[in-house]
Amino acid sequence: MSTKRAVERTRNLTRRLLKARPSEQRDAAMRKVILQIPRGEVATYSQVAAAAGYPFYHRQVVQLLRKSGDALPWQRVVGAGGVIRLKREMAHDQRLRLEMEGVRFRGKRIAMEDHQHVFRTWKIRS
DNA sequence: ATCCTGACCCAAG
DNA sequence: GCTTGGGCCAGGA
Repeated sequence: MSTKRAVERTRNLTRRLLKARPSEQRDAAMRKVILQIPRGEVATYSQVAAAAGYPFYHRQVVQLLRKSGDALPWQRVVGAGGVIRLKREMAHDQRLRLEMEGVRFRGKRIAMEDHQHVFRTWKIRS
């Protein structure tokens, strides 16, 4: 369809104009935000992205978490509504880690009323 | 240039 | 509740 072409066109144009904006800076901002999440609390991918100053970049948060390994408290970043998005073993692993930190679940999802971390962006510093 | 793929999100049905 | 389509984004093939 044409919308797909339009998207592709816009994307390539953007790439050319921004000359591949340093993902370094983006990653650093996101890392900083993720490290703000305390034990026993969680935040969603999109919340992390927004708090880092990159709304709509929730997918990049995933990429960052994947390549960062255990350098970041990855278990504290979850899907919207408090749902664990990993597959198979990893999903189970994340749940265990969270429960170990005191995070409680209601069925399949995290009890967000008790564990949702609210970013105070004005306090995020390097 | 195009296609595909995610640890995504959300409004609809 | 659950499924689906459309919207998002960069990186790799």
